[in-house]
Amino acid sequence: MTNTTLKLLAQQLQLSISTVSRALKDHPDISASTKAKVNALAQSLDYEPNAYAIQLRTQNSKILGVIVPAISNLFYDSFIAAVEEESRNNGYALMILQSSHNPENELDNLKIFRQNRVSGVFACLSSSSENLEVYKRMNEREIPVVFFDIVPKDNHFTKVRMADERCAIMAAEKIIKRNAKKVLALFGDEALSITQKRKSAFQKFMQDFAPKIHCSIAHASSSKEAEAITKKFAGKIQKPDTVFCMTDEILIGVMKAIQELEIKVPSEIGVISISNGFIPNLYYPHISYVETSGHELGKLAFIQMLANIKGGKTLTELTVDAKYVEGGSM
Amino acid sequence: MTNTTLKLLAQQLQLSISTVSRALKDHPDISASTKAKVNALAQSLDYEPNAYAIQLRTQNSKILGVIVPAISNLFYDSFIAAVEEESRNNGYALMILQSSHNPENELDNLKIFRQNRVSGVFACLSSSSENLEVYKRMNEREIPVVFFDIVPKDNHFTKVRMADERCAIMAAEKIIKRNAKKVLALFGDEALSITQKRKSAFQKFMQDFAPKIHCSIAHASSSKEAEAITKKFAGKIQKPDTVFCMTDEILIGVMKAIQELEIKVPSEIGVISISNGFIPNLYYPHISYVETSGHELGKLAFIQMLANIKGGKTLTELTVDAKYVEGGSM
DNA sequence: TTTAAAGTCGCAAACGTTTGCGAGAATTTT
DNA sequence: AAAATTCTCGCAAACGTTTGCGACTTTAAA
Repeated sequence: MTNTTLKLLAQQLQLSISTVSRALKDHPDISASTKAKVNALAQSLDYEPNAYAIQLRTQNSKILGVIVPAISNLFYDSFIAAVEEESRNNGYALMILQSSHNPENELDNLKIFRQNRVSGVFACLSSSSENLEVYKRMNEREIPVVFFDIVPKDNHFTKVRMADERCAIMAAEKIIKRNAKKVLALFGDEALSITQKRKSAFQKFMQDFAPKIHCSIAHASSSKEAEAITKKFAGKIQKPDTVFCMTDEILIGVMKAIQELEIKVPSEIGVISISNGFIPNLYYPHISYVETSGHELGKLAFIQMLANIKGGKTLTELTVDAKYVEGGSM
Repeated sequence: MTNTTLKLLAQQLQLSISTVSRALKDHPDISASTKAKVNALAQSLDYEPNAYAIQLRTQNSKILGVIVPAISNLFYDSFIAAVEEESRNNGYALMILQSSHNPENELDNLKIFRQNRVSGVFACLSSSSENLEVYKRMNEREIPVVFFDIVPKDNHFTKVRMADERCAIMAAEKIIKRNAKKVLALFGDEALSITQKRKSAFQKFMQDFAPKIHCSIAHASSSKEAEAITKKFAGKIQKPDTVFCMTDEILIGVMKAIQELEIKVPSEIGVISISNGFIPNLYYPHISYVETSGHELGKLAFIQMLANIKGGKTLTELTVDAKYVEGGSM
């Protein structure tokens, strides 16, 4: 069965295509009676406007692209979910592609987006040292780009991200309040700007407000690494009494080590992390965490996107605030 | 800056649009020298074919739609990730929408898909009692539909799903081997066919091969419910010595209760679940589980989709097999 | 040298919409 | 009753491709 088109409707009704088109969108030029007829027939033949023809004609695709490192991720999936929700409510559809942390894939994805003339793209950088040339060209073509989470340092882009410094500082505060003597602070991939921000804010705060606390900094880019590092530190003479985890991934590794070594939380060791809350609440006692909501970030990103699409350029860097959620691990 | 089109290229090269078009796709009619020139200019003006024009002309969108109840879900996100990967490798782009378990949203989503003339849709039913009329009409329009995970009973559709019965039976086998006396089996939403399949297979197997084991069946549609039920049963005189969890969600609730009540696993209680493995490995000891891989299912679904698109109708129900993964909880 | 066959390329229609403009019919105003 | 409005509606071009067909030019065969 072939799709019903305006032409088909026009033929059956002995009207012109333009009249049918206008009738369907309630144009004042058309009389109420013809509108009724047109709508009735359209209904019964279940006419669906061809999005491609519309987009070709109007040069407006009503499709937004999203690039994430991985869909299968506790943070990004909630981000995506939020963006999807907002998009649908605003008449946009989403095209989601994953870069798999591979810049080459990222380029492929952008190409697909360009070919599909998306109205805008949400992008999360897949790698640390990124060539931003492509994104600049997107902007030249007037395709707004909203970076989220892992954003470029460059100031020529619209960016939304968590208040990374605040997150790290809030965690540091709690650690100090806990009267920690020796803390192990685990951060993610050193090359990522998000890591740098969190780390430097954390270090500076600890330095400034509790210089006497001994702080071991380490980096882990996977759960396994985090687990290994934790075990190593737990084997030392001076075991850490508090551990800070920058991401869920790290927390998972840390907890594996802690559980295996049967270290008691929080009596023998305190644990605090930055997370959206899902993973921390899986453990017992619940892990205390500074909340970063992918959902909130998604909503914010969408607002920015809309502003960019409608109001021309608005280059700003917005952050969504964090809050501390008490578990039982500190 | 306006997008570069074939027309633009043609003008600059003093060629016809058709020649440019053919040159770019390496058509034998065009001489090597002109091809070279065309490609060079296309390159420098970074020409990107307009997907909408192509789709309008060729009536082939190269876009696949995916409907999931929720993106933010440990099973579905890995399914999506797999489908996305396969799709990109085969020149398809993905449009992902979530129904939020709401049939109304599902209809909206399908409408978007139809308007975008997707080449096919992967669908996971959002609700138990579903009106399949829409899907039938999609098939009439020759838009292949591949159902996954939560599939209709109707035999007029292509379906892929986990080997639900096998999963449940494998779990039952392990429970019997463990020499359980009293087991608590927790299943999900009773109306879902996936629940029914797993439950009836589980019950029948237990009945047939270990009728003496006392089996309490309960349903929970959230972690909270599962937690409450577990606590209730743990408070009885005859505590269960083994608990079976049909989903991750249930497992999480069960483990909350177990941890809170400080019940020892596996000495006081054995735990087994059906999962993709992520959640079970978070606990210590790791929870033993029957593996259902969203990733595998995604790949299978894509194969089926391709077969449907290319080879016309192939209505079958395929299942991906399961395997048991030993944790330390049994 | 003529004829046939390749080798190159352009014309034009089509895909399904939207929209400025103009035209005829019905209505209202002088 | 003529003139000015207002209602309805159709014409036709445009969006950027693809593709069958025909035409011209060059090369190979007779």
